[in-house]
Amino acid sequence: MAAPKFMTKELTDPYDALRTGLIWGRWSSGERLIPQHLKQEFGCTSSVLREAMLRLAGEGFVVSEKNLGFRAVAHTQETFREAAHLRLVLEREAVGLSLANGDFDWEVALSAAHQKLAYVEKQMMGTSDAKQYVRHWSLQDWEFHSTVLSACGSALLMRAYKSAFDTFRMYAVSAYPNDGFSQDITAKEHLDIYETAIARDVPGCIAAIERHLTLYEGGNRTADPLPPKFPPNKQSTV
Amino acid sequence: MAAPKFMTKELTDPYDALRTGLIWGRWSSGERLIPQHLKQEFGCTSSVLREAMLRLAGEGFVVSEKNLGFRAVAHTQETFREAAHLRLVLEREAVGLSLANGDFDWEVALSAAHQKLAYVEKQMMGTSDAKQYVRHWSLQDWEFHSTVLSACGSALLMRAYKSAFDTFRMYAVSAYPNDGFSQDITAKEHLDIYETAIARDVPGCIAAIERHLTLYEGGNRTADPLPPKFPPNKQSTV
DNA sequence: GAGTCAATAACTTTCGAAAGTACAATATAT
DNA sequence: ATATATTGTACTTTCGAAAGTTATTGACTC
Repeated sequence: MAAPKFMTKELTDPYDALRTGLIWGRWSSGERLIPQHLKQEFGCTSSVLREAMLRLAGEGFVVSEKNLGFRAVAHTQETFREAAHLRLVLEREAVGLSLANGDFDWEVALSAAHQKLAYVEKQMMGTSDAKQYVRHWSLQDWEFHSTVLSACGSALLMRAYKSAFDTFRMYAVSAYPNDGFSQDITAKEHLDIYETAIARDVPGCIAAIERHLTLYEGGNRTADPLPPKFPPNKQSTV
Repeated sequence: MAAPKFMTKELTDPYDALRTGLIWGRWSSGERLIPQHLKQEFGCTSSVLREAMLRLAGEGFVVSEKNLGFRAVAHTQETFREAAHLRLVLEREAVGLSLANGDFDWEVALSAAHQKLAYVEKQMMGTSDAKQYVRHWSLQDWEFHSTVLSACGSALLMRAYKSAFDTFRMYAVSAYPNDGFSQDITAKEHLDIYETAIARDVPGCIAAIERHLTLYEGGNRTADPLPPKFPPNKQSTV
């Protein structure tokens, strides 16, 4: 008789594992993803991996060309800039709506999300080895930012934002030694976003988000920022 | 011996056929997509259809739940509003960049795209049966709008825009008798966008695009518009 | 030594069958 | 009669092998 089900069953399904792996740099930019070679690692057959890759191709995390299989999407400094920019565009729009619509429950959820994020950031600032916290920090970072926008009232906008956020994270991981976490600045920036959000200060919150994100757009968070490719928005207030 | 290859070979691959079918209302909102039942129609096996559906699930055109197969994504008045809104957000941002960066070749391409679009719109206005032109019109509509934004310099932004545009089209098809084409207004609106774009009048072009799109946001293009759920953007010009 | 060409190897895609799961209809018990 | 098993059916998912495509190797030519 075979081993009982609870022992053989995998904890995470290949799709999630693959997606997480892509975001966290398990494969390098443009690297081939060969189902046959990965089946051991993921504990499933190549067909299942192929299915997961097809889904991820639709999401834009892998690219596929007919009869040439799948590759991890290629990142460059430029694509990272684009991801930061797209994230900014969506965040800027959603935050205006969310701050207008957010109710009491939203405030409570936002407060909780910020506290959790602040807690892990405090831990990371007190240690020399921040790397070990990064995965957890990233999750809290997502929870915080998505909660800020969660009252915007558009599921489609939130879906697009999640996609942009994850793409941004993937590129940040490949571009920065600490995967986008920066000892000195991040916590203060998140606090600014939180406080302006609670105060329903839309221009202030947008400004805080822009400070938080435009540092990345320059291409390197810790060094002198490059001149931004996408200039601050000067659009009309029609 | 079997029939020669060029006779048996399908003209369009199942992925494209399925995607087009979803956009043009081949299946109704939330309808189940059963590979076994569709294999005849698409001339392939159920596995190939399954693969196409997985890709489309990643893109958001179909939804899938474990062990429950695939369904066409459900549309409501609300999701249509959201699609129009997302399209507007992306278009507003991209047009500013594109008008700043567009070179001579871009102007030429834009002029050509507008002429082709104006031609088919003229044809449609002269006939009582506009429906037969709609597919072609939609293609030219896409070519025009994407050309306007094509010089924005961000491949990721363009990718997101295409996704939003196609989603918008899908909902428009389900919401309007003429799939989003409106006899009297559309041509004039496109002309406004074209002229302001060529004149590099960013605020004017954004205003023209907003006029073009906010009519849909109300929920019904021809009747009195409902109060828009997403109010005109009052965000700061930081 | 560079450039073809054929042969081989490696991988991708397609396929149909087997295993697994959800839903509906019928039977059994309380 | 209502609730709970039981069986049957339809579909989904997984699988491994067959067919098709691309890349690589090595022999041969110039």
